Amino acid sequence: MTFILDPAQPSSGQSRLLEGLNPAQRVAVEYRGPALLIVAGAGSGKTSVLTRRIAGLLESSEAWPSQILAITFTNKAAAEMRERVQELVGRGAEGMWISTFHSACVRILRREAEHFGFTKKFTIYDSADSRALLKRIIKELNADTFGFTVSSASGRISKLKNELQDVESYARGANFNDPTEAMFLEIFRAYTRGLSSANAFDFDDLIGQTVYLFRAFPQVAALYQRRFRHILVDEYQDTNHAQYALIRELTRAPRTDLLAGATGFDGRELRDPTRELEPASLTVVGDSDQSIYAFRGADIRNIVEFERDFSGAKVVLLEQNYRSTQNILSAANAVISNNFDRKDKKLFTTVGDGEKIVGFTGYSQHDEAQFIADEVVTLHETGVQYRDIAVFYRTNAQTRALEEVFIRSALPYRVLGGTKFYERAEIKDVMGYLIAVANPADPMALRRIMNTPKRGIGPATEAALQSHADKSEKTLREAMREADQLGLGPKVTGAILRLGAILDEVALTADTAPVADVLTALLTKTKFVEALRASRDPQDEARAENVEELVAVTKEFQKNNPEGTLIDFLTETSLVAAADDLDDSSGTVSLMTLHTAKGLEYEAVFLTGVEEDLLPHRMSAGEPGGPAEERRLFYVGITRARRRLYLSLAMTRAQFGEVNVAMPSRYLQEIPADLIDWRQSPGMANSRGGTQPRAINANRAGFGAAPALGGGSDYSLDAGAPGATALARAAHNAARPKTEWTSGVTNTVRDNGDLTLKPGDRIRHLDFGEGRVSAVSGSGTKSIAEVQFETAGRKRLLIKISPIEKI
DNA sequence: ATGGTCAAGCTTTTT
DNA sequence: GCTTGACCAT
Repeated sequence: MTFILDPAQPSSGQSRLLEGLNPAQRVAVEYRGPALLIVAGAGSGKTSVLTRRIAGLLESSEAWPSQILAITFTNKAAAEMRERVQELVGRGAEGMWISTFHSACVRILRREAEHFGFTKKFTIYDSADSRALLKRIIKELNADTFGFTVSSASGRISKLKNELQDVESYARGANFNDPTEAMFLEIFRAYTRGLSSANAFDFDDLIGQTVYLFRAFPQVAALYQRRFRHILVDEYQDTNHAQYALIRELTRAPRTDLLAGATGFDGRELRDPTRELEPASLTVVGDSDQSIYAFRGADIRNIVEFERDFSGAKVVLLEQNYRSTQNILSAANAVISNNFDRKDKKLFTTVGDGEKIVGFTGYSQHDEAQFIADEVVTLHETGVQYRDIAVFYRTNAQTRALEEVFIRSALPYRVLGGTKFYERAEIKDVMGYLIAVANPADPMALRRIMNTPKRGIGPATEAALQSHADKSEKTLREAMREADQLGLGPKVTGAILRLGAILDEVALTADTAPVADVLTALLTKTKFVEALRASRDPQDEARAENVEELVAVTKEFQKNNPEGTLIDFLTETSLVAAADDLDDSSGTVSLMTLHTAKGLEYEAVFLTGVEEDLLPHRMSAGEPGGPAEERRLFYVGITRARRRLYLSLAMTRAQFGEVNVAMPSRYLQEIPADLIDWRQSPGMANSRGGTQPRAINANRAGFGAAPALGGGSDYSLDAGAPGATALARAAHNAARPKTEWTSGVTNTVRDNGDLTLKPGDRIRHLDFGEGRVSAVSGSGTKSIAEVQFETAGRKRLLIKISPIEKI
């Protein structure tokens, strides 16, 4: 948000920080008191307000940088905030803690882990790691016969941990007569034991154990309570109970009686440790309309009941929007007003109505994707940069069709989230080596690398090692060193000892050597990359490249963190989020889920798959508060757009490889019809490729199969809502061969070898029919033809793979 | 121990 | 339409 002022033109002191702010924003920057809640609607300039508030505290010498703790939702947001505070106050910003809940907790835990049976080299289990651990446990306990799956168990454990429950407290309330519950307790216990014996925390532990640490060791808590004088929390509506408890602990008055003789953060004794201090001041920023993480334990009550929780809290409301046009805001307001249990709040702007929202209904997901690709081309031609365009969807599975069409149209794009770099198998393998070196207690990492690359150590051998470890109460790693006592074959024994020796040897240098050197040593000694390159599997070549890429990442890390240790590197990589690697300015369209989109903004936004069962998602229908949360998600998506918003859906959508009829989302009717300009409405799409709007006497209850929410008085989309008749027709059509949908775009791809085209050539395209090439750009496999089709309009095609022929 | 084939189940959203 | 797990042949 660069609208407010240019920091390069400072006037003086506080007044400079208030320049360009509206009255509510000024209050939010200037208010001083124990607790402040800033209710910040979408696009209301909250980051500006937060950074100026921090800058104000620093400039007026009310706080040292080290006394400020600012918590954001993603590392990206943290980096941005740090940068913007720096712009305002320069080097005076050094020493602040600006980080996510998770990073802040890791920092605290690394310092204090030894208080409660962990070492500072603990590893962090990401969801995949903890699932792998649970999988072993469920198998060992035969818990699947009780109906437990990895995801059900992990979900339940996560929920409990977010409520600050542990095995003991859960056991106290458990009903042991219920065998299922007894079994769950077993799983929970084994899981907890597995983590602590591996010297590891899972994501939820990072928060929960920090709270436990503060509660069990008041003298530790007092240290942090005394240090942090100003705590600021962004996205407060998405905090869960554990995070709330953490904030509560940090904002208690420090017990100075516990601090005499304590050492501070620089290792020296504290200056006047017994000086009485007020509790830290707390500022939270949030918007309950943007709460979209209830499924992860976020508790909207944290923000709703803030005033009750922190007595004397001041509340400031920011409603003026500086991001979007009025049409976009009106749509957003109309949608969100259907959530009944909210404080009414209406976003407004002074920038004017802007363009109408564009609606489009494709015949299939590929048709929908093609529309988006065509519009992206048009936008780009009218001067919108690719980087200012984003495509949102509800589920990651929706990326496929979009990617296919983007590739065929030779549009530059990137997918945020989804299968992340660090989730790739080969990367996890290599990380496993690093973890095994850094934290020898962790058996999960060891199991992962034991036979990667293949060295003849199979499941039977691994089980023998494990049972030896169990018997002699040693770690798996220690058992490996004694492999010669197990009576295994000479070949296997040799392989185990060799691996153990490599790990031991590299571990000697791990505390001091640069991470890149540690990694290279491991890769060389294990011949990891050679093994991949020697493989017959063509994908292994790409995997080898990914591993090389990781080596580059470690070098980059060392450049940015000259003092960084292996542990630091592992911490950083386990806490990277989808939105974090977003910043680069390369000109690409961004594809992401609606969840990932939170906190971001784009000139043009495509919100795709606006269909029943997708948005709201089928899975949310049964959950209490599900449809309302999905509506907030839709709202978040809409409010990301600055000037152009596109809503699109498809008449049919393939899931699990099967084609199903899709119906318009109930949320579409909640947008006043005059705000949407339908290029192809659901009604038009239903009349089989015709271009005339079709008047249908809609049976309203049939629309989207949704209950007529909000009375449903005037929700006709411009062509009339498709009623039961149309839906029946759609169902009928879907049962027939797909060829009947003549204007549907398929995902056909072919290899055209070295077909070349030049302007003036006539071609026939499988989906678009005949057309004339108007321009050709790029070269080799990347050459792109711009083709004017007779009926389908103008398209960009990647020549090598398009289903075309010269005529 | 490994590598292949086949059926089953699967997809909400993420620090 | 893709990944995972079970099973079997080497």
